[in-house]
Amino acid sequence: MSVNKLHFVNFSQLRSFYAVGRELSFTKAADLLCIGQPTVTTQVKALEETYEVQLFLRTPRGLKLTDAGEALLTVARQIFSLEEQAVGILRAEGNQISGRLRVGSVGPFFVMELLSQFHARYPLVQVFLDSGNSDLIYNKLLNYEVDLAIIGRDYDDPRLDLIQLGRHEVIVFVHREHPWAGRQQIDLAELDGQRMIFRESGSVTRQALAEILAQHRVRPNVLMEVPRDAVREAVAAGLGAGIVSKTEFQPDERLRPLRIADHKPFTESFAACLKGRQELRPIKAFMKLVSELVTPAPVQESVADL
DNA sequence: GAACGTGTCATCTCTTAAGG
DNA sequence: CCTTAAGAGATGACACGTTC
Repeated sequence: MSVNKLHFVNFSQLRSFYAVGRELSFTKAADLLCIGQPTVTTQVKALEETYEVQLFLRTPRGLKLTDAGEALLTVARQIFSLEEQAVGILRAEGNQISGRLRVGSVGPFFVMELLSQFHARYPLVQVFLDSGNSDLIYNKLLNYEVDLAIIGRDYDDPRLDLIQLGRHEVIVFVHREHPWAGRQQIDLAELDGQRMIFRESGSVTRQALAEILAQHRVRPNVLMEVPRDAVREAVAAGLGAGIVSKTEFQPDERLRPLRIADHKPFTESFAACLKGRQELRPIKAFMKLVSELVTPAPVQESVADL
């Protein structure tokens, strides 16, 4: 085994490993790479033999990544993400920006206006949107699974380049048959003992309300913790009151929104990218657009108001 | 001496076929 | 569905000759 073989990774082999790691199938990986399946097998095996490390567990029930495989997949994801950006740079025609931009967002609501304007300005950039709670999107950003993140907290992370988008009031909403349905607002204390549907942990909306509830020793009866869309359906089914960022509340005949009159919990939203990647063209273009759209004055509602 | 073109050889990558 | 083996084609490294 030569020194070079240990010091310089064979990209063809790494590419095959990356495809297998993502698909957890040699056959699907081969289809993805437009090569024969035996080739993929050979490449991955060569990688394992060169470095004397097992990357996959071959079980009768299918493939599974080993710990080393998981670690390598994370790095490979970063490498091939940068490769995509390199291709984007090479393909760029003059000042026209092209390529792929993967955006992770805490919800579709904040980001749609931004994406609409981004598309109008850079029509050759293909945008892929991923959604989830802030913690999920934050981790995807760190793992290079998304290029840009629209998240609900700044994480105080020096690796991030952040632009604040806005502050968003957190409101309560109930079923139209609920005793509160005819009201415009409630007091925080009224939530004490109230049956409620909470967002899952990791949600900044949940955290914003939970902090104020704890400060004022208000203890609602939390029936369940579910994802955003499931909150709406649970409330619509009459299971209890839900909470939502005001900008995310979608008019629904079954539901009635209520402000919290005496306290105004709020969430924030930020556009974020990794500092090491902020010069990559589609990312730079998106952050530039965001900075142009955000007004320096204190923001009350949403990016839609910008 | 530098740049370029050509030929040779080793290595890599791929495919097909066969088998577990 | 995955692995292995055999063989074909592509590619890269290197040496050598030619031209300016």
